[in-house]
Amino acid sequence: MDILADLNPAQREAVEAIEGPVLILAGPGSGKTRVITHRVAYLVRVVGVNPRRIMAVTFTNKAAREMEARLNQLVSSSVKDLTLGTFHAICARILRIEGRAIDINPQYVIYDDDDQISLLKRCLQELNLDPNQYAPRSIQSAITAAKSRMLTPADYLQHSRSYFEEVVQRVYEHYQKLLTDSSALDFDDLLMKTVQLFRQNPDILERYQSRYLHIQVDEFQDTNLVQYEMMKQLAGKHRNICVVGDPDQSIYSWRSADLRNILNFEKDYPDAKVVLLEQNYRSTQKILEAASHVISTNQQRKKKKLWTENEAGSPPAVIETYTEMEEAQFVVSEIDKLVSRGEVNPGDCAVMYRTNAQSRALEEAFIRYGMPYKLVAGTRFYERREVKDIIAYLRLVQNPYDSVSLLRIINVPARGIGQRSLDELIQWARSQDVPEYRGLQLLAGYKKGDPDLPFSPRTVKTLSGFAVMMEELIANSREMSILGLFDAVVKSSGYRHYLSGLVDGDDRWENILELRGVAQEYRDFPPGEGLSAFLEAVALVSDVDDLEEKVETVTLITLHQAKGLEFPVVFIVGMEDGILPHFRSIDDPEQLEEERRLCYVGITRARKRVYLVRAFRRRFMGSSTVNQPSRFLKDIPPELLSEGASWDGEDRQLEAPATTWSHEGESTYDAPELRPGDHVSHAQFGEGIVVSCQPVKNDAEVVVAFDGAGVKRLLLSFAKLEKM
DNA sequence: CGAAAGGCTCTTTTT
DNA sequence: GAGCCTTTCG
Repeated sequence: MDILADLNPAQREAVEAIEGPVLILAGPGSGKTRVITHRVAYLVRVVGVNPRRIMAVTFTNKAAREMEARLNQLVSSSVKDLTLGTFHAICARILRIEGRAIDINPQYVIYDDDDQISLLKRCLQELNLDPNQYAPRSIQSAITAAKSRMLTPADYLQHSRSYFEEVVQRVYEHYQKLLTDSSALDFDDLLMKTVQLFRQNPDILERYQSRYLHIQVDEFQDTNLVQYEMMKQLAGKHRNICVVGDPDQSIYSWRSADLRNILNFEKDYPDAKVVLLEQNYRSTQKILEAASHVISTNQQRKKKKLWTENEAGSPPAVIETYTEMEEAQFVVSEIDKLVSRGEVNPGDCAVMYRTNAQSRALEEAFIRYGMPYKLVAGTRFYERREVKDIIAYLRLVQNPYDSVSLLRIINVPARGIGQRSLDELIQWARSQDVPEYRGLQLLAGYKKGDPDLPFSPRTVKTLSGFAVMMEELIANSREMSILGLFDAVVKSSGYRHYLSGLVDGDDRWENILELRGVAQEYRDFPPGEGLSAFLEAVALVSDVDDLEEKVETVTLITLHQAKGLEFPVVFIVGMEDGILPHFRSIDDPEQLEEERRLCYVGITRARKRVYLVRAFRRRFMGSSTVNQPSRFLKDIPPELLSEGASWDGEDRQLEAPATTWSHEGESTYDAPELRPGDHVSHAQFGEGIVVSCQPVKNDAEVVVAFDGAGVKRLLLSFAKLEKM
């Protein structure tokens, strides 16, 4: 196979430019993914570079996996030796190996967003600060911003100017101490500490610099300053650094992504070769044109001329509905129409939205009409309570000093350790100047009736009971596979029994089994290693990671998550001022431009058809609001859009009346054949039992408790339920 | 101590 | 409307 075949001249240039710094500016749909994979393949197969000496940084784990899969096809030799992954994953691995040099415990755990917040709350408490006055969230984002600029608490002291910043400084300092005490790193630490490691240990840096002959960074527009710094360090020796990005698709500035990286690149590497990929292979002309009008309204941007040889195609449609329910209905019925016309498959369609909350109305409509869908990250799996609990147990086994995990599960399931016992434990541990977990171990050493018991015999007993359990798990973990350990944790903790007492216990148990399935992938690792690999993987997953490339159902996804994907048909819902652009961004011109880029990203995901949908009125935080059409709609000249902008809910509707579910009685419909207690089966949700069956207008609304999928409300005529 | 109920606040996007 | 925190009662 010729690696350079099927590439246009610009793409070929980008692949062949392997010497020195390269900046590839790639518009949407310009074959960027092809270029970066072919580039690596070219290095290995044509130039003969050892894969061990190549680093390729991707934005998500999923992108890394896809790249690996494609490389396996392009390159016969193993690409296993490549360093391939997100910045965070790569840093996590480096720190696991080299961290000791800067006093990082190799058994360190990674704190996610949630863990950060709970730790920050504890900081506020210990510093006697009112969390109502200093929202943990805003402190967190201040700390994240500081870490992205590589400011330590001491550095931050120089920078703090307002009173709020002084508070942040104090919290930051304490927060960092608690992290260290817990042998924990947060997401930002992974990056910042790696840069520190390299700065303070030139010998280690030298090793890595020498090793990586070629470095490639994707989605460069979404990197922050620490990432840039690290990249610069690593490329310091060979200078074969290739970055790929598109400033118009920069949508992560809130996560400290900094467009200056692209500008700085040309400054730091004046000899950089710049390659522009401007031919779009994805979208129709009309879609591309509409997208270009939206993005060209931005003031702060480098002009770029995208073009395509694709057909003109049908014009993007702007649709107005009355409420968010109708908006969702329109989407479902339009997809149904396109599918029944044989134009598309459901899997070709994606519905995109600005905020996760918007998925709800959509989901309801899809469920009601029995149309299967795939929601990217519902209540994100790894954020579910039961999943986090089990992970906390496992983290504690790996690193008993992880205080966030300890405090999370010491009384889950309830084992008689209330707030008072906890306070006593913490106080006492502090008085003995030992970490909480060490305190527990010491308590377990006391005998019954010992006159020196630090607190009541009952409290000592429950606390040391917990300590004994953990000690056993830790001891076992040295011989057990991760899977054995997983089961031991579930068993010893009594978690299953605990769940069985909860109303939604079965669902939660299912989640635990799913998590066990993830652990299974690490079953063959040696004891310890399996645990640590598993924990690292679950800490760094993202929601899009488990989105299969080929799906057969409609995809529901946020605009941010949609970056890098493409679909024949795209619906962008919530095209309203306040939603897109989001009201939090409207006042700030820079943030407004980012919202516009987000809209641009959404439109350019589409190959054939785009629908821009808005609702006149929508429920928002409980109350109902009236929204103006998104200002971005005005950026598109009307002649580029299709006519018939208003959807009245009549002509294109499915047979079911729009209002079916809000009424009871007034039935002209024969009593349905389903009764509570009947066993039924559904194409998507599997088997279940009918809870109730309510006649509505010309149909019936059935509530079914499914074995796996939980309780759903369905319209009889659409759900295609089969009685068993 | 723990379950349950009531009251509060805040809602963006995520490695 | 939900999640989180506090209060209350058994």
